[in-house]
Amino acid sequence: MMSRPAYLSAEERREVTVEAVIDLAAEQNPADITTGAIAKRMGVTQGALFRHFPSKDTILQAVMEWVSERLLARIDKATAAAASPLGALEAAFTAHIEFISEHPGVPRMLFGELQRAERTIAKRMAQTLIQRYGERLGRLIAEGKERGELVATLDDKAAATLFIGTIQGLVMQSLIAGDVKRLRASAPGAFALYRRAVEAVK
Amino acid sequence: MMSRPAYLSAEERREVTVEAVIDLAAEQNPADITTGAIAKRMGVTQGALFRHFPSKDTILQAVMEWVSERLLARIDKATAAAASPLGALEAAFTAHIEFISEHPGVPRMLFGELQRAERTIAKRMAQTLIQRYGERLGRLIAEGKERGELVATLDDKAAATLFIGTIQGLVMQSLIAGDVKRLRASAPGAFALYRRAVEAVK
DNA sequence: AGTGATAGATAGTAATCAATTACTATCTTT
DNA sequence: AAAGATAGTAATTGATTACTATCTATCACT
Repeated sequence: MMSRPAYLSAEERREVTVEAVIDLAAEQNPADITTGAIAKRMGVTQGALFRHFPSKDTILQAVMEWVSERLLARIDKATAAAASPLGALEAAFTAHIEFISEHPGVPRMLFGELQRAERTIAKRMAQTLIQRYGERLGRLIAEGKERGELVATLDDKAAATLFIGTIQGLVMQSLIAGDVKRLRASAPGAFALYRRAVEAVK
Repeated sequence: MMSRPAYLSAEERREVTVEAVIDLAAEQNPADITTGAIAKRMGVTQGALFRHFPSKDTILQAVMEWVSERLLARIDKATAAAASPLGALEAAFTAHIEFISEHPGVPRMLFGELQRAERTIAKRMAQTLIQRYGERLGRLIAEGKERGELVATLDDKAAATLFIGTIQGLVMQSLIAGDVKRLRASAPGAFALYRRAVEAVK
């Protein structure tokens, strides 16, 4: 008798599914990741997916949840260990780049969701993630201004937008070059510029 | 007898097609703009499109060509009129934001193309556009350093990446808010931060 | 008026997609 | 060890896609 692989629990299967999607997003356009492709990557038939998720959209929803939890947890951990607001910003920057380097599919999924016209739950979760991220940055920036570490006249929102934009610029470059390693390499230089934009002159 | 609209020339039809695509991209995910939707927007049947274009991909190709020509022409015109490299950078920034404000579908198309896995001609054209853009920025930045207007130790590539990233950050915010007007309003503040990152201290 | 070329409409094809169904294999509980 | 619940398969559904073949209407030019 052929030995068959043991069944995974529902929770494990959901986890594996999310990872398969993020994996695939690193290689191909998130917009045309099919349920068939996800199942194939997991070594399972396409129909099996619908035993754990009622629809494809709830799969994407689980992906966004996964991303939100992990990314924000990393950012929080990184900033908590920092000595100063500016140090926290740098730690957050590094942690974010590190996270993306490990999961290159993440920014692609995020942007892909934001592009969608329909108001799917997954899209709203992506918006919420970025909003929460922005709040955290806003707090650090405000604190940095209070301590005199950042320019007093700094526009908080613009500074937060630039922070995310700086990362996005790097992501775009790596997307064009098709080279994820470039991300880690050019991150310090990029943050140095950002720092110069917001740091108070001594 | 019913009066029928006059036929357009092949060239005109191609132009109208491109504009229809960019129009649609402002409203929906570029990834699922169908040839049927394009034709409908033009007031033409779906099959008629394939009289002027051999495939959907050549349509996207024409779109990227249209974007490249117009955007770079605007940038060149804006920078040519500027008195100094830093002034030219600001003029380019404003011109770019203005262009996107008029055609909100453009950055979405661009990013959508860059996301694609296949090495389509349209994707390569998107890459070429950004590359050429980067070269122009690089020249301005180098000149700015020579004139002592920008920090002498500035990393040219990082500065060019941050320039594009700054714009992308704004685009992303407007994408999240679903509000294009926000772009023009927050552009000056964003460039002020960029300027601070690259400008030489007096 | 008549001719040839072009533009467009209509009605398809084959492929692909998400989702569903009917069924089977495995695990868990008692 | 039996029974019920859970996890899986294989085949199929209906919708949608890019693309094509065929036919008709209109144009420019004599």
